[in-house]
Amino acid sequence: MGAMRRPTMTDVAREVGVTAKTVSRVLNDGPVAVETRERVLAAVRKLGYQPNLMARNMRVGARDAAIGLVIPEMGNPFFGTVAGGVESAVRARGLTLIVGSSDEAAGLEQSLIATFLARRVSALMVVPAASSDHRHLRSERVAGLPIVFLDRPSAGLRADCVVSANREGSRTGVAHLIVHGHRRIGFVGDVPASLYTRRERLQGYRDALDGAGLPYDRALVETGHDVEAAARATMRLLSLADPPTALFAGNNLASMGAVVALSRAGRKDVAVVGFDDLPLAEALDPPLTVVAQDPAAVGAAAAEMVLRRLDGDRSRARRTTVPTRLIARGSGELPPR
Amino acid sequence: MGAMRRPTMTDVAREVGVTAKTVSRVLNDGPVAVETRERVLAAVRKLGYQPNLMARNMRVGARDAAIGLVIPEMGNPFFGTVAGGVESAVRARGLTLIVGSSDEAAGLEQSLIATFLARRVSALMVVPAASSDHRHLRSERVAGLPIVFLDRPSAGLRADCVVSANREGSRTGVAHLIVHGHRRIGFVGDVPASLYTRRERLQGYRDALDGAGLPYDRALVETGHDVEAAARATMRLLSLADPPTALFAGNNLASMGAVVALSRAGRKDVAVVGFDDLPLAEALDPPLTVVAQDPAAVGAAAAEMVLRRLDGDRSRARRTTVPTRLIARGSGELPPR
DNA sequence: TTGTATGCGTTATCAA
DNA sequence: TTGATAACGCATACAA
Repeated sequence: MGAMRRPTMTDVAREVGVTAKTVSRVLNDGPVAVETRERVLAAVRKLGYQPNLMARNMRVGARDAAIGLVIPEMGNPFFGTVAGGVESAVRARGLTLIVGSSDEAAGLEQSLIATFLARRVSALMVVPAASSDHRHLRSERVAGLPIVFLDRPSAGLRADCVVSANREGSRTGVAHLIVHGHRRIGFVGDVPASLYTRRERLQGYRDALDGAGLPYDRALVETGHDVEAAARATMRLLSLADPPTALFAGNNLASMGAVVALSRAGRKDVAVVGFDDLPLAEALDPPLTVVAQDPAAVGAAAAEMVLRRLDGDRSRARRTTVPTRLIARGSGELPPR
Repeated sequence: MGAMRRPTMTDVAREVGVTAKTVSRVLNDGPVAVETRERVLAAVRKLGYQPNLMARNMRVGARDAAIGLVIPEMGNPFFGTVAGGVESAVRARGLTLIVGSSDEAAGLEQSLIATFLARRVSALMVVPAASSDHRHLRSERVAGLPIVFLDRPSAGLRADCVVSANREGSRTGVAHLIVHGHRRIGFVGDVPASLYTRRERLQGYRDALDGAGLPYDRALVETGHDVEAAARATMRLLSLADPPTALFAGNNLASMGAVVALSRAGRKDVAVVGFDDLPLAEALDPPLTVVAQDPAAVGAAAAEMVLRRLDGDRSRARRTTVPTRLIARGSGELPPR
């Protein structure tokens, strides 16, 4: 039972009384007599023959018709949506998507990449883990393998990359709070501080302060790497002697932490702007004002970059920036109390 | 520039002055003289040789060391987390994960499955689209290909499947509302009504009513396929002549819709229990009581099923049910007004 | 311990 | 239009 051999091209050929190559021609629209073609197709149906893509890939290009994608976390809707954007763009070209999640660990990321390379994927797309380094990919790059980094640029490798307008978006969000009268604005960011997105967004925060002639107060910058930690960070800010009247949250987890902390403390008087939109933002009290990213667009842009490279574009590495959008819903428009 | 040929086993062999087979033995821990092994490994490093998994897979098992997974939507954190659970379980066995999203469309699902089969994946894991049919997979099943369905069982094919305790969880959630005094409880479900999860959860709702001797009122059952539609469905329920004092939401989108609608209407007096947990549930006002699923466990259980099948388990198809858990946070404990 | 011959399923080349 | 032969990169079987 089970494990009966699948029909191969040769089986089909024998059934019809031709050569495997003829069957191959039929399946690849080569020059074949009409009558032969029909007999072959009939045999294909009869035997339930399905071409073996593995063998085909190996023979034809020595490249797998697949794209390898590494993301830090599949359950995070931001990265999930990014992956979705990649997948639909890539599938339109007959490529399939192989994914792995690095858990934000450089080691896991490396081993995933190694597996993908061993499979001879046609291209590599990576959301780099916080502390990863990509020098080891240099030889692949010079060998012509398309490599695109998403959300965060690569360390140690000049390669294409698609990121959100982190600094600009952050600046806009903080400026929005300033326009509404706030002078002391707390920043709740993720860790490590070395993370690209964190750095850029903090820089945008400082840009906005500078633009308004406000001082940068190191005491107003706090950190948390998950929702609970961000909630604690928020509480620390609120219990300062001279507490902020508004908060800027540096990513979706930080936003959640801030919102949770304020809700627990029963504080509805603290203005909040979060970076990255949340599904229930509208249902919060007050509704959450955010700087929305467009993760699907990030994925799609990166996929298009890859496709261009696969089409032979050998121009130098490019950085694409996907714009963000301020969505005012209420929490960001609260006045300082 | 670029596109220089990758070194193969033969290249390494030539470099050392041995046969490809010897290199193969070194890489697969076969019997090789210590000194030979070292010279081979040196050449591997020198040439930057990386074994070609494609070729290896083809030779060794005629099976790709990959699992094909089809989910309806990558951006949905429920399915993303399911995929994450699958991936980590599967990676531990040296298998990689190939994913595609069907957009809940049977046609796309079929073509994804066809691609995976053509790649000769080692197993197939599918969250079936609402209206899909899997009779066409029968020959694969008898041929011994492990196939496991997740979240929803398959139509037309007896195969392994891992689902949440939909009916039981739903019953528990509704019973919770009843215990808190509610007699008229609205149901906000997803469409189509034929969807397995919707059917089961509605059945659990009816079980709870029956258990309490409450009548089933068709007018209290509404439907919405996304957040906005669910919000409208909620409003329809609230504007009934004899409106419900509590709502049970049949999935995460329905929960969001209900929460958003109540928030817009400024109603904090309607009790709500949602099926599936939400990230910000705690920060809502009142905090949202939910019947939490465990998507990572669903993914992991399905992956383990697949691994058992790959290990030769030929027992008959099994259905695994992953328990749910009621998390009382406030919205489900409101009394009827 | 190592090599030779052969095959996996497909396509390229060249000839018929 | 079709076929014979070789090749892709690797592993198995057997021999040396």
